[in-house]
Amino acid sequence: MSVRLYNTIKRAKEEFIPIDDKKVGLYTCGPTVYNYAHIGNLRSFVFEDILKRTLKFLGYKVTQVMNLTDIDDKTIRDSIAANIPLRDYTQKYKDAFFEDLDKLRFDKAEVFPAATDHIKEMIELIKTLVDKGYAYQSEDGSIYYSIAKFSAYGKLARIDMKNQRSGVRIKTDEYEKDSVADFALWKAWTEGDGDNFWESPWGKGRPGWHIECSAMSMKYLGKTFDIHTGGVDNMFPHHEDEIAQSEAANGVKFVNYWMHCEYLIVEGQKMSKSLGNFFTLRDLEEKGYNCNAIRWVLISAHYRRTLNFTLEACKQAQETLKNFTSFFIRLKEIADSDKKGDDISATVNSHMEKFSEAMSDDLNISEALAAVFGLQKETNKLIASNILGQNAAATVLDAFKKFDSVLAVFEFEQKGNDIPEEITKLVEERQTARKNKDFATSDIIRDRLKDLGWSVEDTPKGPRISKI
RNA sequence: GGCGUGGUGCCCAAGUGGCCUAAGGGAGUGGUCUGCAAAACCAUUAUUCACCGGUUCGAAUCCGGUCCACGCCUCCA
Repeated sequence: MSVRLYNTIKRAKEEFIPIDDKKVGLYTCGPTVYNYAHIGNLRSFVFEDILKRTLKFLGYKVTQVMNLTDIDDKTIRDSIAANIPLRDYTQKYKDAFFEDLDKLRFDKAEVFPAATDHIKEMIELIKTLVDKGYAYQSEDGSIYYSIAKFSAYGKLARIDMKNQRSGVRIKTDEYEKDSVADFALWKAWTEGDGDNFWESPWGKGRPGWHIECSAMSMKYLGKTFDIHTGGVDNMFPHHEDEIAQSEAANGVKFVNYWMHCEYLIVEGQKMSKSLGNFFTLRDLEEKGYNCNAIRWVLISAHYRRTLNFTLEACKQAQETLKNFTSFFIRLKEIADSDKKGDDISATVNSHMEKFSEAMSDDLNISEALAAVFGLQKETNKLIASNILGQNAAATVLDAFKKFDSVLAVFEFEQKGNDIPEEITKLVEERQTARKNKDFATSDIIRDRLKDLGWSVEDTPKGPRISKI
């Protein structure tokens, strides 16, 4: 089956053909670790996770590199303001970031290179650019990339520099550049940087932001690699600058497929702190939303469409996932029984095929989810008419585990499998009450259990207890 | 000013020339099951795809215009 991906630089979907057969090199612009990631950051990371998982699902072996920007204006500014050494300051947010990745069930990148561990590589790359005449030193010692020297500049974002507004935003410190649009490769040390600097052939200073992605992607994935992803806002200037740096230095194509994730808005409005709709994962957890539901919301819209993130959607997602969990419990009960039934592998296969085809078509998640829901519905019908047997149930469960290797939102095992004694006791009491047809008491106990966070469903085989 | 995206039911969201009298989910309503619930099952909720005009045998899908929302144009995911 051929995989089709939307390649931003072509503005079209095209067949995905990796450089090396079934191996894929994937570079992802990671976070700047100066604060907690917000839900918008997380959306694009989740998109990249879905991309990676989909490729693996389709049989590719993926090497993903996600950089951590732990040196830039913001990290320096905030660490100095907090009076904490940069390294300690960024470590805190690196840790927080990895916590988020775990909570959202990421298939983590193979390499998470930190910028500060690759200063040497960046200096080498800058040297090459200076030697080749693409970069120059300004009066203050900083090194700038001269975009006028790279004729293809603007090919990704389709920006013609001649048409751009100019003059309005020139700040005094930019007068040292040959052209306003030139960007810094190496920033000469200033007092405001404190003791955050490295020695270089151009004196002490620190790297610019764009050079880190060029240097690190090259180191781990080679001069040309398959896929580069990021948020749409990174397209210009960041990705455009990466192309300029990498292609000028190496003389070969930088990236074959560019993929960009759209923005996220919250409750129909742009996310901002002043509107009070600025959420981190922590904020949402405090409000009582679980991470699977949040992940569900983030993956449930196509990555190239603006996603309207709402708390209502989180609630709905929780509802959906709860139904799936109870579906899995029922399936498991049948799978563990010795019930005979019809063979349904044809149904399972056709839904699996639909899912696979949908995801292969530029990650058409909506169609893929329709296939998932379709199999659930078909299976439920068989359960309702009592013809789903043990083997079939096991087959269906396997199929959902396969779906989940891409989606990573389902719970197959009951969390906290061990039900507290207190709960078991209450359930027993309730059973006794029910036997005695004392339904008033039975209902009171059920409410009580609900308050304690457990739900009881009465089935022919007895009560089914599950965590809410 | 330049470049670009989108407006589909109560909400979310696929579909981009005929299989669309528009997939799927959530929510609602009626029914089956249940002591009652929950879950599940059955039925039901857009002759219509922002608006106006055009192309076509045929348009949610193509073209033109209008309105609305949004993004990028130097470090913001």
